[in-house]
Amino acid sequence: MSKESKTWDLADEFPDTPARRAVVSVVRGFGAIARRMSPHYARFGLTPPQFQMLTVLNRLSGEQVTQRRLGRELYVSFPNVTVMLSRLEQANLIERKINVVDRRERFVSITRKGRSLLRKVWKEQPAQLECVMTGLDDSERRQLARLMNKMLASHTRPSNEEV
Amino acid sequence: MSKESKTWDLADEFPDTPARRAVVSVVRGFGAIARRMSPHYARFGLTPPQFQMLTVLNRLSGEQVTQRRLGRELYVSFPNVTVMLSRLEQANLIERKINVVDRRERFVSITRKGRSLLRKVWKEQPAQLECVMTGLDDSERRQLARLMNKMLASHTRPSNEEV
DNA sequence: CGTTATTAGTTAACATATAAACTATCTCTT
DNA sequence: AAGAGATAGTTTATATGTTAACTAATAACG
Repeated sequence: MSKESKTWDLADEFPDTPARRAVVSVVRGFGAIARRMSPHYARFGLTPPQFQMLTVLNRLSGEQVTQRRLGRELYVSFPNVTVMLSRLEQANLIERKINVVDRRERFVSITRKGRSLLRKVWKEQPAQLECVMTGLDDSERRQLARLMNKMLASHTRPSNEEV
Repeated sequence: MSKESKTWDLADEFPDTPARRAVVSVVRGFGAIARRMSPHYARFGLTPPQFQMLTVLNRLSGEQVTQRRLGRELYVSFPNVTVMLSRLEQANLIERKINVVDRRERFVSITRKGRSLLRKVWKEQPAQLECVMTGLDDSERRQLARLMNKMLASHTRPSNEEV
């Protein structure tokens, strides 16, 4: 009966719409990506969220980045930012300095050690991504990205870097 | 310069391949889906993983389901299954019964209360999925699912129901 | 049979995630 | 300038997730 997806079925009691098929496939796809990438980061002593944090801090270096800003960039709660940064600070991968103009704020920056670690990860990264996306050719990968971004565009994303 | 994706940029120091675009878009798409669906489940007192657990238990009802089986189905570690089931058991949504033939095993099943809760969630589910996938028409949704499933097919998935 | 292996599940230690309540600081209004 | 309110960050409580170390029960075989 089913033309595609013999590997698993959706034997439930609510309707099998294209929307459902799409959501389920994205959730499974993300799971597969996470399972492949997580050991890659672990080889450098990083968790995936820690890698994300360092990546964002590297991209924003030069700016005065508050912890709230980081939470918005990463779609992560502010308490979680606090805890994650504490660990990264302990590992000397990031620094926090109090803003003397507004002593509530703390500016976060990546250290030289953090940047150096990031470069090591990046050297392996393209091979990892290639491995994850085996199964799709470049044209299909572009098509996939196009569709996902079109979906994302419909979700007005309130928290973003430009104010 | 960039033809697509004005919303965000990948200003880093490793190459911007189609594979990277695809992976980033899937990760972001999953994030968007999670942010939309999580409050939906919360309205019924469930977390997303708890909903997944109940869904699988419902699908497998009639079979004698061990906790290891659940871990494999959900791609979740066995200790995590223990903890999650303890909470669901406390809420009377699932039951655990020791297998008298092999007293190491415990068969897990969804309770009537669990099934009834699941039905309530399902009633709202199609509207939620529709909302998440606004932005794509049905043809695009099918295309997206097709591409994701093709990607998934290349990841030989060792842990599955048929032994 | 009895020692050894393996298997199912749990516990412990830790990282990530949230919401809610708290502290410290600044801003705004009068 | 004083008090009300807002803002940045932390702490607390709880849920999810991992790996490693443990318990209890079964299986293997000598």
